[in-house]
Amino acid sequence: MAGGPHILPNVPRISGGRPALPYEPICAVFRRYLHGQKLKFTPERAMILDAVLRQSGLFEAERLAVDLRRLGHRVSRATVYRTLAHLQDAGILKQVFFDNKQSYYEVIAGRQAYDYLICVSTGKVIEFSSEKLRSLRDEICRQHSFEPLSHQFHIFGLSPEAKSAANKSSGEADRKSGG
Amino acid sequence: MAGGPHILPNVPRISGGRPALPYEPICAVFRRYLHGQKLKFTPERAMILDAVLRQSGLFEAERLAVDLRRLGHRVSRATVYRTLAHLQDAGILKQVFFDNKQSYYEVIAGRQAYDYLICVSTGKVIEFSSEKLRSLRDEICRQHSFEPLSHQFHIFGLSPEAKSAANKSSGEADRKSGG
DNA sequence: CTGATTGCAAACACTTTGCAGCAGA
DNA sequence: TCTGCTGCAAAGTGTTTGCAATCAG
Repeated sequence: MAGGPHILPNVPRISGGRPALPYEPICAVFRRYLHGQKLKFTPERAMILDAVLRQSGLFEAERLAVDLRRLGHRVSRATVYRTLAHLQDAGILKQVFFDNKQSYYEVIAGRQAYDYLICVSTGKVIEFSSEKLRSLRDEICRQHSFEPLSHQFHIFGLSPEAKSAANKSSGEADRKSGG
Repeated sequence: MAGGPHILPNVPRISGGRPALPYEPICAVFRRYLHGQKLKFTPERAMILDAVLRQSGLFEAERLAVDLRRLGHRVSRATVYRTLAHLQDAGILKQVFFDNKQSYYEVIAGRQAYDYLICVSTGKVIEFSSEKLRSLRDEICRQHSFEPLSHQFHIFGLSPEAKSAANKSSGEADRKSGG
């Protein structure tokens, strides 16, 4: 994907993988996906999925590695990354990009993906979900004969707390954080 | 988000830097910014800004380095990155994230930033601009008492060309992958 | 049994940084 | 002159990959 036209990797379907059953356990979804791809359900994959499902909100690959180790599981980083990719293909995870340091992940199986307000001052991330946004997305796509598979909407700015903090210390370190 | 708040870098103001004059040349904007920050306007910075302004649409740092070399200018990669950061601070550029490989940049000085439709099949990027989207963004921010500075909206999916290509070769590809 | 999977470590690619000499203002 | 700037090369970091041993189905 580097170099020429960069083809994007595993982008999940807009509402997660087809939900065969209304409340099918996510683990079953994953096993079904693996089976369909002639891939194997290994203990490592089970552990990683488990750790993934324990996360609340966005998380990074490194966080998973740490959590797994804390649970006494030894899984290599390579396997974490490889499994993360499968989980995306299976429609269970969505990869989120909002800085050039690393990727973030979000569980989307069986629900709408979130969008985010990101405070550039504190780094705080606020989730939100907007039906209007999804309609607008579809409208825009229709205008371009484009078939949407997923989207990312990130709003960067100042959270309420950051604003009041900024007021108190009255413009001194404003640019500092930017570099 | 986990692991220490990651403070986001130079995020431009929502409509670019304050436009002192209606059609002030971008170079002048940059010089004014540099002067204000007690920074210097060097030949390297001038060349980089020039190369930046020649770009159409999104571009990567590497592309700039190549273009500069092709124009017979010798500018180190380090200086390119350092200048790119200043151009963001000056409200001339916006950094765009849509993969975990590298950053992309877009000129926003004096105009609305674009949003993008990204074809996951061909890698093609289609720009669009939506006033409705900006209104919705502001509405969402109001609901959260959040002050927006900039946003990124990326829609991943299939471009019209990719869809027709998929249709043509659909039969064989489907059978190939084993259903 | 056989092909997929794992861990490891090396490889990778983009980006950042320390430093010594250079040069705007 | 006095800072800030540049190029270079090395360092940094998240992620990917080659390979031999191992394991799921």
